[in-house]
Amino acid sequence: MSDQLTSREGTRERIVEAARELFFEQGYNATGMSQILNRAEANSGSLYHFFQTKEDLLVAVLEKYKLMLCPMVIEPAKQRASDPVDRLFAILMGYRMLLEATEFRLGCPIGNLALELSNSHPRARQLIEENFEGWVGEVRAIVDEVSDRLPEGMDAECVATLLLSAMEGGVMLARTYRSLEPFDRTVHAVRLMFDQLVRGGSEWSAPLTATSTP
Amino acid sequence: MSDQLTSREGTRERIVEAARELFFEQGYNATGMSQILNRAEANSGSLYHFFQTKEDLLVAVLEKYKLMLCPMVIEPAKQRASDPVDRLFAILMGYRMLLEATEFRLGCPIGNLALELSNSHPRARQLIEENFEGWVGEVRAIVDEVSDRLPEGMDAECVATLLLSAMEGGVMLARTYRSLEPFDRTVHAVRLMFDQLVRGGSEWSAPLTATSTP
DNA sequence: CACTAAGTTGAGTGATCGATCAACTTTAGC
DNA sequence: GCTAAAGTTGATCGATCACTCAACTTAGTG
Repeated sequence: MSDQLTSREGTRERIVEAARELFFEQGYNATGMSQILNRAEANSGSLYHFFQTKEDLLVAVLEKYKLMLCPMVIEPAKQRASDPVDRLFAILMGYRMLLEATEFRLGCPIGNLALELSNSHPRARQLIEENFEGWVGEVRAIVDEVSDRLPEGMDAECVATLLLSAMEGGVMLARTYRSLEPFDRTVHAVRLMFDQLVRGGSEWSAPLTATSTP
Repeated sequence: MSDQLTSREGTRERIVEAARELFFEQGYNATGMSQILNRAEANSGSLYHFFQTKEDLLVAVLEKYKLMLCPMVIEPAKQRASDPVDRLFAILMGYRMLLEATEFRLGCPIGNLALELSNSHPRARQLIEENFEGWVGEVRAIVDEVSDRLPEGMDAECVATLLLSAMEGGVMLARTYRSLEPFDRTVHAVRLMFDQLVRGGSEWSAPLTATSTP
């Protein structure tokens, strides 16, 4: 049988993917190696042939996330909207859709690992930072398209950072409350402030401010 | 020796406090019972006399956090500022001070546990929700004092939720980057938007917007 | 003081943790 | 087709996990 994807690096990828899913669902410390092996349908010897320690596997997972940012987060959102500001909120809506589809179990995998591991795993912390940096970079590039409309004292980096913070906080609250309400309130508040901020932008408008432009 | 605080419920409190500190520093799953016993200077039998399981101990920690909100977070911030809007940002500055004092190791203990345990520990999730609810309630009460200045479509609940989300996200980024910059950028963006929003408030102003009012 | 309940001691439980290893099979290059 | 490297197998390792328990000490009550 020509299972060239199953063997020959196929095992390694199955292990990384299984670990990624389980770290996402349960966290790093709560996930055992045996659990990963079960889901990957591999044996411990295979795993430790590719990864010397559990932390090395975590590093591989975080490297994979860096590659997943654009195809899984940024590009789909860009497909769903054309206006720059709409694209920013389309990115946030991506996380909302995932929360809804998983009954508030899955939000942002990087955020989970950030709080769990930043103190104890320096290599992971560095890679988490790089993941955040990638996210902010992509978002800032979109904000840059309308940066001429930003008020004094506010630059694209600042706006992108706020969007990331608000997203991570909103996801945290949604998962805790098992409800989209706190997430929606957060996004709504940001959007309304955006309205005031980038006044005179395109004709997008926040849901509850019907007629704010003259 | 009259160690009436050491024995007679003193042991229980020492155990809860040790667990609280360690869960804060390392997370729930990464903290072992033996570690808690060492820091509390207690034996396992004493611990399991008061708490049947590790999760029961976690519940006690979360109950304690509910009692700590006002004396440790809200009241000190109110002491440091008198204007309602200033008080809101004084609360955020409290987290900033903790981040700075601990070299970005400690941020919000509830946020840590929220992401780690919301999926797997229903009782903890409920108590974490109650902790967030307490925070939002206190902050909303402050926002209510200036709610007449909020624009259409924005209520105090919405503003309080945004402040919580932004704080949690900002703390997450500061701990990951080991820097106050992302936290400060987040708070700065919120404050600038606040400026636009609650225009005509008191004379507080965001650092980088020197002359925006006519 | 006697009695009981509350609290404490710390060795010990089985289970599971991350990790190891020698034996074995498959693949790639010549 | 032979050889060496790469990959796989699964039993097994010691350490640590959350947790138990019988014996013991202390505190509260009549």
